[in-house]
Parts: sequence; structure tokens; C-alpha cells
Amino acid sequence: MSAARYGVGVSTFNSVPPGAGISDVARLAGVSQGTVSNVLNHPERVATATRDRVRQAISALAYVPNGAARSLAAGGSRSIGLILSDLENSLFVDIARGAERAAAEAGMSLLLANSDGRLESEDRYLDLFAESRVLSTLLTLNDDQHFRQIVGRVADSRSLVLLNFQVDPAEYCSVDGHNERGGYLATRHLIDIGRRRLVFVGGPDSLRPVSERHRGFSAALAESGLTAAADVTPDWINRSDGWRVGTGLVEAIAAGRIDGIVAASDLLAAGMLQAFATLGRVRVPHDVAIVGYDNNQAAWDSPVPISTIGQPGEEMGYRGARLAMEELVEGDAHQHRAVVLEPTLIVRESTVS
Amino acid sequence: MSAARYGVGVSTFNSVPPGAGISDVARLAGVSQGTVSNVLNHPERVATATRDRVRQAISALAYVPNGAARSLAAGGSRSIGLILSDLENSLFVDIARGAERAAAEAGMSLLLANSDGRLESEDRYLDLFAESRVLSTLLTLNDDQHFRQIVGRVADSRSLVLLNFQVDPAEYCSVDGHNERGGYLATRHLIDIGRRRLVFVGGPDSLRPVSERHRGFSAALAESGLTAAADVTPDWINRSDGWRVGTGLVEAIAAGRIDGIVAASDLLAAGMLQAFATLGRVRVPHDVAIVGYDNNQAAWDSPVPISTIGQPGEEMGYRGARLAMEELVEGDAHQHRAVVLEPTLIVRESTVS
DNA sequence: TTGTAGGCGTTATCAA
DNA sequence: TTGATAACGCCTACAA
Repeated sequence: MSAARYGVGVSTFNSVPPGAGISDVARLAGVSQGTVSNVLNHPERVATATRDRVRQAISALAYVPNGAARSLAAGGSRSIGLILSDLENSLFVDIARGAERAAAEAGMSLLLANSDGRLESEDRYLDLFAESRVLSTLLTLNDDQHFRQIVGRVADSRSLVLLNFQVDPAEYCSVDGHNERGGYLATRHLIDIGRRRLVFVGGPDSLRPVSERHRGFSAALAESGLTAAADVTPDWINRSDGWRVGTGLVEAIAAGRIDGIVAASDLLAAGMLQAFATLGRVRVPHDVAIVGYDNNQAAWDSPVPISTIGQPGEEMGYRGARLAMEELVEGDAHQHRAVVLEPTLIVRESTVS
Repeated sequence: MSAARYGVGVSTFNSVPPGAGISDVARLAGVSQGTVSNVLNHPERVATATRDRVRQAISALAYVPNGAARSLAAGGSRSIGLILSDLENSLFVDIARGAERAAAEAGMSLLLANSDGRLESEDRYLDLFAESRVLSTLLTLNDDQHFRQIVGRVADSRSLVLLNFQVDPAEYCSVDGHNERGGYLATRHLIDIGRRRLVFVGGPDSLRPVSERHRGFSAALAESGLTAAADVTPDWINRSDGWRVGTGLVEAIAAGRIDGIVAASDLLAAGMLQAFATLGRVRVPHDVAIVGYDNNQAAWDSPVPISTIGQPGEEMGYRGARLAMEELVEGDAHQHRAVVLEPTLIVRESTVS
């Protein structure tokens, strides 16, 4: 996949002026390059006096090590990469924070990139990280097709951990929320508060988390001997989709054919709520109770705060980074693992008043 | 600043297995290394047949160029770095998106890092990017002190562009929103709708954007011969601060001593709104009109959608990245510039019903 | 159009 | 504890 991106021609940019190198430092401090390198990487091997002298030279020259040369000589960097699919969704921000914590604890750095869920960007940054020789890259994903496309192209030798997406441990390590359980929890909650005419709103089915949540919904219904009042599959799971869907549901709700909704995302739920509020014929939770998913800002910021399923985003990022590191330490002996994290029901006013 | 971070000792991680190198590709394709390099970087110099043969060898071996070696030999990377101070704030996400667009247009990549507004992280990532030899780094800032600390340490030779923070063009390029004008617009709007007992809520003053917005507030008042009904300086500008401040203001509003509020951020405004709604003695906008700042999700998601001052975040990022590239192209001839972007008033229900 | 060879700035090995 | 010196993988003149 790499080759396609080359041939972009010569850069028109002036490159960064050289600045002082390790040899300049060595000369000024009156030592050899090797010694300078040692005070940088193995200070304990250098006599205190020498070390101080070198450090002085370093700051005198404002010397900045060249990471490229360093990675080249050392055979690798000390960074891991994380490609996020949606910076607007606070879940991913949490993931980044968790991954960063894990990296920091291990003395490594975290490089971020935003793919905006576009396969093309996922690809590009996967390449970039591969070329940067990051120790490992973490990739958040939510689309089965993307996964298939990507897997085929990523070199086996590179460490890759999938986040927010569960895969067969035969292929990769992954950390995911238990979406089916989340869908179940949301539905169970609605049933527990007495709702019986339930709808799942979410789609398309190619979004893996969505279809899994749907499955949980169905399971909870079956368990109680209920059947879905309807199935609604919007084009996507954003606020505007919720608005559209909400508008279409008002009639059925007002007529009493629907009294509970499980939405595949908080944005979807928030959009529906807005539609209901605007059209004015449906009250939440009186006429219809709604549960969202992800515990985004949209959920607690909504006019009627939305009950939702919380995902442990920070933990997802943390565990993901840890898995990556284990993989690095264990080497060939490594067995991929699929970690599945438990979601939590968070009850707010959209289901109980 | 760099030196302090070294001496972390030897890595315990296995580095990535070597994989195929350019020489392997050359051998398989039956050409020289130079030719392989050319098909990668200057395909037009290579005969079609040769090129195809090389490309086949590349994919056969799953060859991934080593970015470190590449940057080293080429004397620089093709990435720019962006350090964000707050991923929770959608303004910064917009900035990232704009910068990414500019980078993509120029065939470059954008590396992200999240400093969470911590000086220490800003420092760390500045170092990391410097070592990575990114062509330029963009840094969002909002604190004067941080700026001073950082400037002293960053090597002059490196290109640095400040975002969301205006600095003397003698020092760096910067792109900022016109905060004083924004504060003015917000205040003017309140005056225009007949409010006269106005308060500015925001702090601390060390946050540069806040103090500038405050100045705009004062200017608008002075222009109309008014004086501030009060000045409120919360500890910070988050939702919880808004809640606290809001609670403290209820009395004065109910008594008619305050009828308009300019908040330094949407979160602050949203927090106050929540406090008012909970305590129940004050109606918005009837008893008090509120304007926020930034046009965050929090503003339009609020129970009463909040009027606000919109910042052109995407443009900020885009222009910042462009400035960085100009600086690179112009080299020594470059004159730093301070770009100031116009804010926009967005009217919602918190000021007019 | 292709091959040759020197060098990019570090790290690591081995001797001193 | 320190100093030489050989990689590291690739790019780019320059020569053929």
C-alpha cells in the first residue's frame, strides 16, 4: 500500500537548518562522540565530572538530538501511534487519554492521528506510523469492511492493536466494549421500568458496534417474551439522523405503539429528543423513554439528560497500550488477546423522572 | 530542556524485526539501490518497465521504507506537528481538522499530541516533535506564563506557530481569534436587546483570551455610557465554575440588579444555566440574558440553546498550517505574521425568545 | 536511463 | 571510564 503514495516529487520546502550535532557537543566538551551518546542514553557509565561538562556543552549549543538518526542507529523509536476515528466523540478522547497514560508510565510517547473514519486516512497514517517505526500502533475501528481492507495490507511483522473493535485473537490483539451486553442492559432497563413496546434505532449494520448492540436488544426482548415494536435503521448515527428518525417516529409514539427506544448512540438519541421537543407532541420520558450509548457529552448536556450506556474509554486506551507493550516484550511467544470491557448503565431523566 | 529527559536507561522492548530493506528490493528486481530509490521518489526518471519490476518486488517483499533513514538522508520529514491544549473543547478539534486539510493539500502529514494544557506536556511534545524533525510545529496556547516559559527554551532555528494566541510578530507567527472584538460583540448584542445591568463572568486573568474578552466587554459598556453591574472572576472557565458562579448570582438577578451576562466560555455559561434551572428562581432569557463564547457543542446542546461568539476554528488551523509552510518556503526572508480572525455572533434562545 | 559511492547523525561494540 | 569505528537504511550527486 505504501508505494502508491510515493512519487510525489521533490519537496519545495527548505528543510530545517542543521543546528548543532553530537560531534559539535563532543568537541566543545572535549570528549568523543561516544561519550556524549553515553551521557544521553547511559549516564551511569560516565564519570560525574565528564557528564556535567557534556551537559553544559549540550545546553550551550542548544543541542537537540536527531530522532531520525537515533531511531536509525538504535533500530526503533520509543513511541507508539494511535489512530482515532472520531475526535468529536468524547469516547475517543478518553481512549487517547488512557493510551497516553500507559505510554507515559512506560517512558514512551504517544503519537496521535485523526482518520475521521475514512479508510484512506486510516491507511495513510498506518503507513506513516509504519515508516516512523513506531513500536506499535493502535487503531480504533468500527467498520467491518475497513477492517478487512486494512488487514490485508498491514505487514505481519508490525504490532497492531485494534480498539473499540473486537477481532479473532488469531489475528490481532483487541480491546472492545461488550456491545451486546450494553444493548442488553439498555433494553433490560426499559423493560424494568415497565416499557413493553420497544424499538431499536441504529444503523447501518456494517457498523459492527451497532449490530452487536442490536443483538443485545433482541436478546433482552426474547428473554421477556417480547418482540420489537419496530426496527429503524437510519443512514448513520449522528444527531441529524436522530432528528430525521425522531420526526418519523412521533406518530407511532403519540398513538401509543412505541413507549421505549434504544438508540445506538447518544447523538442519535439527542437528535430524536430535539425532534420531539420541537414537534411538541411527545414528552420524554412520559410518552417514550430513551436510552443512548457511549456516555458522551451530548448525553448529559441534553435538555433532558439522557440515560446511556457508559463505555470505559480511558481503560480501553490504557489496556490497548498495555497489550501492545506486552506484545513487544513477549516477542514471538506472544498470544493475541481479545479484551472485552463491561459497559455500565447510567440512568438519567430520559428514562425516569 | 531536552537533556533532562534522557538517561532513562535501556529499553526493555524488543525492537521491530528488520524486514526487507531497499537492497533486498533492488536485488529481487535486478537493479541498483539508487534505482529503487528513484522509483520511490522520482518515478519519472525511471523507465516504465523497470519501474513496474521494482514495484512488483516492493509488494512481493512487503517492503516498507524506513522513515528514520529517509528523514536522515533527506534532512527532514514531511510532517508537521500540532499540540492541542484541550481535546474536550470542540474548538481545538476544529483546529486540528483545518490544519490537517492544509497539510493534506500540501502532501504532508499532521501529527497530533494532546497537552491537556499542562506546561510539562507542552514541553515534552515540543521536544518530541523537535527530535522527530517535523518541518514545523503548531502549538495552541492560552496562558501567558506558559508562553514565556516555552519561548525561552525553544531553539530559534525551529519553526513554531502559535494558535489561539496572539504574539508579537517579532517573535513568532500566530493565528488568533479577535477576542476583544468577540467580547465587544457579545456585550453589544445584550445592549441592543435592551439589557443594561451587565456582568462579565470569566477568569482568571492569566488566561489571555479571557482578559481580552473582558476588555471588549468594558469597551462596549463605555461606548454606551454604562458601567459593569459587577465583575465575577471564577477560578477557571469550566462547567463546574459556571455552576458555582451561577448559584452566587441568583440573588442579584432575582433582585433585578443584573439582567445580562457575558460569559468567557460556553461551558461557563452552560454551568450557570444549569444552576439557574436547578434553583428555579431565574428564567433565561426573561430575567437574565446570557452569551457564551466558542460555539462549542455545549452551547447548542444546552436546555436553553446559548447565544455565543463563534470562533473560526477550522480556519485557525488551516491558516496556521499555511503560515508554517510559508515560513518554510521563504526561509530567512520570512517575516512573522500575526493573523487575527474575526469572531461571529450567533444568536440563540439564551438572549432572545 | 541506470549504477556507484559518499554521507546523513546516532548508537553500539570493542579496545585501550 | 573513555575513544575509535563500524553499522543503521536511505538519498543524491555524479558518472557511465
